[in-house]
Amino acid sequence: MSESTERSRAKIEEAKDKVIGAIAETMDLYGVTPSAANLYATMYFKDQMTLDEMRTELDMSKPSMSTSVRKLQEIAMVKKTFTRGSRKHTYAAEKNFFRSFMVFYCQMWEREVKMNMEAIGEAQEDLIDVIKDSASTPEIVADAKKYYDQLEDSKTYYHWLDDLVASIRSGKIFEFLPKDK
Amino acid sequence: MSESTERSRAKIEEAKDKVIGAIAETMDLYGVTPSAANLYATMYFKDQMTLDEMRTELDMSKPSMSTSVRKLQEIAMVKKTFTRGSRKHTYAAEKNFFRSFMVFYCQMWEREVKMNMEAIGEAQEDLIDVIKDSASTPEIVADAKKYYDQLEDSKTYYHWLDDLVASIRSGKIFEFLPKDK
DNA sequence: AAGTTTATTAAAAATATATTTAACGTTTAA
DNA sequence: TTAAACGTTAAATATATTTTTAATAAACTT
Repeated sequence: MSESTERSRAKIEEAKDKVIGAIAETMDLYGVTPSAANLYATMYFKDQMTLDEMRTELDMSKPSMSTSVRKLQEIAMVKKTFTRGSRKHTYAAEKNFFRSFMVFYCQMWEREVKMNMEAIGEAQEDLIDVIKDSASTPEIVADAKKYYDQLEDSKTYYHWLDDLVASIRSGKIFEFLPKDK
Repeated sequence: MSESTERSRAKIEEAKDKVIGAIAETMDLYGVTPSAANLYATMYFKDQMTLDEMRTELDMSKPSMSTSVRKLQEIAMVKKTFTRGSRKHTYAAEKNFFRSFMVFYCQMWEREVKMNMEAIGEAQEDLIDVIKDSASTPEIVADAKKYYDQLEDSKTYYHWLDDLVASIRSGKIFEFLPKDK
């Protein structure tokens, strides 16, 4: 290989590394460890990879790659690919950021809505009990009402978040905010 | 205090605790530690708190409260309040979830867009150099072009994310997705 | 069916993060 | 101007997380 060829190859690698670094650095937002982030960013420029290739590329142990891949699969940033002939499992990075965005945030926001709405429901039941309890003093009733109203008010947000999730899932959001402009 | 009054008070606390638990549990999404999450959730039901009150309420050290408060301030979930007369600093939780949502995600997404777009810009410059380099073999040029196109393609997403941020900041998103329904 | 390759689980080690205690600096009140 | 109150920083401790090495399990080959 000529020297200039080598230089060109190195320059391509350098270019990729800049992007890999940036992607990895911003991926803390997705709640993954730096090494999982690094792995995803590396896979972003590959067609597909086996655990052994990952391990070689990142110079880490195989179990470590295995856990990182699993974590990335959970948030749909990596999917298993079927490769005929090879006994090794192969994995590919989700390269469509819109899909990653959708899966990750919808998953997280739905969890947030579900958990909090459930808790709010139960809490409001308790508060109603207190409000209706004839033994409660006016001061206590006022207190219970205050919290009840605060919770009731917060539901507006969770409903909105649910709507946001629905509009992302259905793709309707792209009518409002087109992908291309 | 009568026994039934005591029972009512306890029931109100129980109701609050259910919500505090749920809020704290889902706050990992916002990248804060469990204790910061716990603190925020506790403050959600208070008008305002001093560091000493926090420390008493959560049974933790004052420096710990200090760090948690700072972290929560960074993502605008807590703000300092001015309290005439008191030497102690007072802090209040942001109780409007729409505002927390806006500040947090806009901040994060803008950072993501900025970092990645900068890296993409630099990487594409490198790749153009390689493509234009007369010493590059056709194979290398093809490779560089492939990565260039992949990066170019990904910009669509970052532009969209930027638009999303803008529509949240301006409030225009609420024309598409109203708060009340 | 025995042996090999691959992935995962378990235990141990290493590392990073969170928390506390102690010290410091600043402000306020006496 | 001294002492107390308050918040923060620094160092040390405790805790949690990540990573590895070693062991196990599963799948395939011969």
